[in-house]
Amino acid sequence: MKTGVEQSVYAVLLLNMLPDKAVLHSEVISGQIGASPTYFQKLLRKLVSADLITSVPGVKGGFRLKKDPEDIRVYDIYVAIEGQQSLYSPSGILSDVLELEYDDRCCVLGELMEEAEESWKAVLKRETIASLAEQVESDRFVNHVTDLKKWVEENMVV
Amino acid sequence: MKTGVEQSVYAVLLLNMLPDKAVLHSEVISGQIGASPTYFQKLLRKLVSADLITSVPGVKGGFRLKKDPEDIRVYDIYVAIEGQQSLYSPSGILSDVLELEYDDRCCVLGELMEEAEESWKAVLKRETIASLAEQVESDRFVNHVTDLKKWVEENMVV
DNA sequence: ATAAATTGGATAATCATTATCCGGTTTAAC
DNA sequence: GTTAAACCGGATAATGATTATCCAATTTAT
Ligand code: SF4
Ligand code: SF4
Repeated sequence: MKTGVEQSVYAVLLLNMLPDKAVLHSEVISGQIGASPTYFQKLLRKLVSADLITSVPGVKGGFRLKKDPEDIRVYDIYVAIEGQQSLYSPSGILSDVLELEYDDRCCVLGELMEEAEESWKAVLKRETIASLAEQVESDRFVNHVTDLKKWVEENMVV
Repeated sequence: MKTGVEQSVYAVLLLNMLPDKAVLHSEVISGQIGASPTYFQKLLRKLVSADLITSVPGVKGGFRLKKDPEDIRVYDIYVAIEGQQSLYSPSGILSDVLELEYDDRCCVLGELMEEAEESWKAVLKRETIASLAEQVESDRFVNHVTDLKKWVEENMVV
């Protein structure tokens, strides 16, 4: 799992704490998350392209959630950042000497890997930003979250 | 998914076709699989360290299965090659400003990722070399497999 | 007009994986 | 015994993907 996805999820969780119409600008977020500001912009850009968040250019600009938190699955963020290329790229092995036709490239292993990957994705599809946020609030982290919300209010714009 | 694991699985599948006491030497296998010979040796070495296969040094040496194919899970091969480090490395984000204690690093996302990974591993644990081999034989690939077995008999040693 | 923010492209740094090389050890065969 | 053919293991280079930086262009509140 690449750190870019992780940071993106946290970013979206932060944006989810924003009141309506407010935005956070990228350097504030990356500062809090501890990511490289310039690279983090690229991540945000991908989230924008995937229609998960909105960007407001210009002074007092920044980023805001575009969809409802119930409609943003962790999987959506994963795809936005990494693309939908599968973890496993079937290489059609053993075809050298044996001269297989193209649809003979089963390969049994490929099917297994695909199934494993689907199973992995299923977990990421199940959880949404809303459900994650709920967990964070309900858990033993109430203090933490109120601190976070205070921080958000201090740093948001508009 | 790294190609090293894939190649290793195919290697083990090939070794599984060997009659008792026979071995294949590494260059023959890597040749058939289409892997770089020198790197492939490293892969085989890891499989040896994990006690999945045995190596016979010296002239007429080579590699042979050590365990029964029923006792080699695809997951075992994965761990042998890549180690048991998880795909996701929890980075304890957002702790900067908020000064969390160490066990406050939940993090909700980490739990989710761990669950996803477990689900992924479960599929790999379910399948063994024996069950894979069975699939290959039963499928529409009978011709292919008989060719493979012929090739194995021609290239094995002892 | 100006300052502050995002956008997008080009490019460099970093890191894990893959690949190569070489001297050392073991074993079969002559 | 000597030799040839294989594995062993450590050092090291090449590759490729991810991460990071820089800069000119565009947008917008003041
Ligand atoms: S998985 Fe299918 S195509 Fe690949 S080697 Fe086995 S039988 Fe052949
Ligand atoms: S996941 Fe837990 S530790 Fe991480 S930011 Fe959320 S509440 Fe804090």
